Amino acid sequence: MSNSSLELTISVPGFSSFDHGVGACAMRNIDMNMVPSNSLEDQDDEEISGGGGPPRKKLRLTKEQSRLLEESFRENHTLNPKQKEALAYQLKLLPRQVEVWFQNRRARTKLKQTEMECEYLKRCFGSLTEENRRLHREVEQLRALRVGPPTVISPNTCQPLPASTLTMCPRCERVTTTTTTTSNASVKPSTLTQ
DNA sequence: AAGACTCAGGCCCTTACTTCA
DNA sequence: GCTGAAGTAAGGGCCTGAGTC
Repeated sequence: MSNSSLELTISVPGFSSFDHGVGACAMRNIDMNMVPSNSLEDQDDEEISGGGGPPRKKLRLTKEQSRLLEESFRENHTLNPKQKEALAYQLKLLPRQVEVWFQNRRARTKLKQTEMECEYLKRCFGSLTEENRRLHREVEQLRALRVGPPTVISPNTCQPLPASTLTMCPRCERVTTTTTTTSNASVKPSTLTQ
């Protein structure tokens, strides 16, 4: 970014548009859709600036303009009014056009970032699904290895509990006791045997 | 000090146009 | 040459923070 143009600009609060003829805007006579003559490609810009504009004609930025805008965007994703004015002057564009370009550029950046995050989450989902499948298989294999119902020793009587009082916790898939008559019978991992 | 109002700037959604396959 | 998709400049609405009264 050249700061020499900064010295030429006057920031006038409240005059964000071009048609006031004050400050830096007075130095330029820029048409809305004027494309500098050094454009490298598509130059069918007759009647672009025609005043009786029925449908709006779309401006295409030149490669050089795009390059400078990108360069500026790399330094700052937002511009203050002075920077905007200076850049607009340098590019022979309106401050509004620079502003719009930055707005759209920020939106594109955000969109790209969102797409990347989406891809990342998809990959995460895929690997987690695979891990989940693997763990389920492992659980099935471990279940298949069981020879009989687990024997649980009551902490009170030190006698084996009847198998009918045992249930499988659906959440953690651990064996618990149902509270029937022996209400204070709890299962400690150490007392659970296969 | 608090609330109403205004204004500028940003974001989002959309439209209109261009380019390209 | 026609067409649909993708890219993008620009319009308009809404929100928010700062300044003023």
